[in-house]
Amino acid sequence: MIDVRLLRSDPEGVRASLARRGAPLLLQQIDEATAFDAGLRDISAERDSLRSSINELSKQVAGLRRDGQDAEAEQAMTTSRSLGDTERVLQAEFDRVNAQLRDALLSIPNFPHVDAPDGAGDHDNPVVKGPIGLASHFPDHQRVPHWDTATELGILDNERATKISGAMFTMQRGLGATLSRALCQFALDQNADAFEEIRPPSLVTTATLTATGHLPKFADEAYAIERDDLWTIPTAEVPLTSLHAGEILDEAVLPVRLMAYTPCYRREAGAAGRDTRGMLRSHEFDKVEILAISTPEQAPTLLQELVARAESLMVQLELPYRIIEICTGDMGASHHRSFDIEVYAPGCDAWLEVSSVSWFTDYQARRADIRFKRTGQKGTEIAHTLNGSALAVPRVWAAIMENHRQADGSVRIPDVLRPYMRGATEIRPR
RNA sequence: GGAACGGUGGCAGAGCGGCCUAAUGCACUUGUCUUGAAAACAAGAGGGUUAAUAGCCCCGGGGGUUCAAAUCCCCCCUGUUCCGCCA
Repeated sequence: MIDVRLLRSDPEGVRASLARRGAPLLLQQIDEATAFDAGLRDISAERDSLRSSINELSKQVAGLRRDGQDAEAEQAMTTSRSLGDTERVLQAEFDRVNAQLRDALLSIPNFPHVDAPDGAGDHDNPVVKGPIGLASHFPDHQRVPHWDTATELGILDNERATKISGAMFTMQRGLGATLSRALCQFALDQNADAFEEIRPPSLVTTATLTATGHLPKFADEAYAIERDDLWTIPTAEVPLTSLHAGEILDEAVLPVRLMAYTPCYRREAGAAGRDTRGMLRSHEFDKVEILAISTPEQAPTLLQELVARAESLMVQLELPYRIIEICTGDMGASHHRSFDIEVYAPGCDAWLEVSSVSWFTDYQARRADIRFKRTGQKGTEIAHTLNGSALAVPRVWAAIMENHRQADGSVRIPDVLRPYMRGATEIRPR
C-alpha cells in the first residue's frame, strides 16, 4: 500500500511514477483515492469536534451530579444525546468512505524505482548480466528434456504423483528425492552466515496472506482451507514477512535477516498446460527463501546482496545463467525493483526462472504494520522489506538433469552437493 | 473437543461505570550532586491521526448498552491450568 500522504503532498509525482507501469486505469484510481481522502478528512474533523463536545458535556454531568444539580445534569445529558445522534451518522459516513479509500489504495501498485527499465511486458526485460557459463554448443546427450531422462533413471515418477494427487503434482524418488533435499540444505547452509533459519507454519491466516499483497487480488492462486479459515502459503515470503507484523523494531536490530525452507503451494489457475512438463511447474514445490527487513537506507545494498547470494548458488552448481531486470510493465504490483535469475536448460531449450529478488520499499510493511524506531528519535517509520528465492528447487533440479547429463546417460552430481547426497557422485540407471 | 481462570504502558501489576489526562514498583532518559559511577533527589518518557505542542482515537480484536466504558453485555482471537484425544 502506498502512503496516502503522498497523494496529498505530491499528486503529480505519484501520477508520473505510476504512469510508467503502463496501466491507464491507474490514473483514474488515483483520482478516486484522492477524492475519498479529502472527503474523509472533512468528515473526521467534524466528527472529532462533536466528540470533543460530548466529552466535555459528560464531564459536566459528573460534576453536576456530584453537586446535586440534577436538573442541570439532565439538560446536559439531553444536549449530549442529540450530539451523539449526529456523531453516529458522521461515524457511519466515515466508515463508508474509509472503506472506499482503503479499497482504492489496496489496488494501487507500488512506485517503480527510478532506475527500473521502462517496458510493456516480459519481452522488454533487459539482460543485465550474462549469459555466464553458456556453452556455444550443447552435445546431443544434453539436448534431452529432463522429464524423459529422469523418468528413465527412475528418479521422477509423475505418473504416480498424478494418481495420488491429480494433475500437476510431481514425485521424486531415490537419488532424485535426495537431490531435492540436498538443494534445500545447500541453499540454507550457504546463507547461514548471515540469515537466521526459520521453520515457519505453512498454513496462515487471511490477515497474514493479505499483508504481503497476495490477498485479495490473488485469492485464486492459493489453496484455501475454508473449514479452518486458513490458507496454504505460496512462498515462505508470506510467513516471514509477517513474522514482525504489528511490531515496532529498534533500529539497532535492523536489518533483520531471515531464511526458511518451506514447501510452496500454488493452484496455478490459468496456467494449466503451460510449461507444465516434468518439474517446470507444479502445485507443490520446495524453495529456500531469504528475506530482510531494513531501514530505507539499508535497502539498496541489501537488494544487491540478495541477488549476489542467489547468483552464487548457480555458479557453484555449475549451471549457465543470466540475470534479467524486470521492467515497469512486467513488475509485480508490490515491487519497487526486481531481478530474476534464469538458468538455461538445454533439454527444454529454455531459460528457467529459478530466483526472483525484489525490493518492496514500505509497500508490504505498511500493510503488515512493521515499523522501526530510530535510535534517539521520537516517532516511528515504516520499515522496508526485500526478499528473494535463494533457490527454487524444481527448476534447478531440472537444469541439473539436463546440463550435467553425461554421454552415457548418467547425471553428474555437482561437487558442492555431494556431501548432501551421501557421497553420490552421479545418478545412474537402476 | 470439554472445563476453569486470564489478556492493561518495556516488564510486573492495581483499577472493575464519571478527579483513569491509568496507581505503584522495576527498568529507561535527562538534570542536580560527584573526578566519574552508584545512591539520593527532581523532572521526563508510548502509539496513531493532523499544519498543529489544538482536538480526536488506542487498556487483545469487533459489535452493543450509556450523557459517559479499561470497567457492563454479546461475538471472536489468544494465553495458562486441568480433563479427553493424538504423531
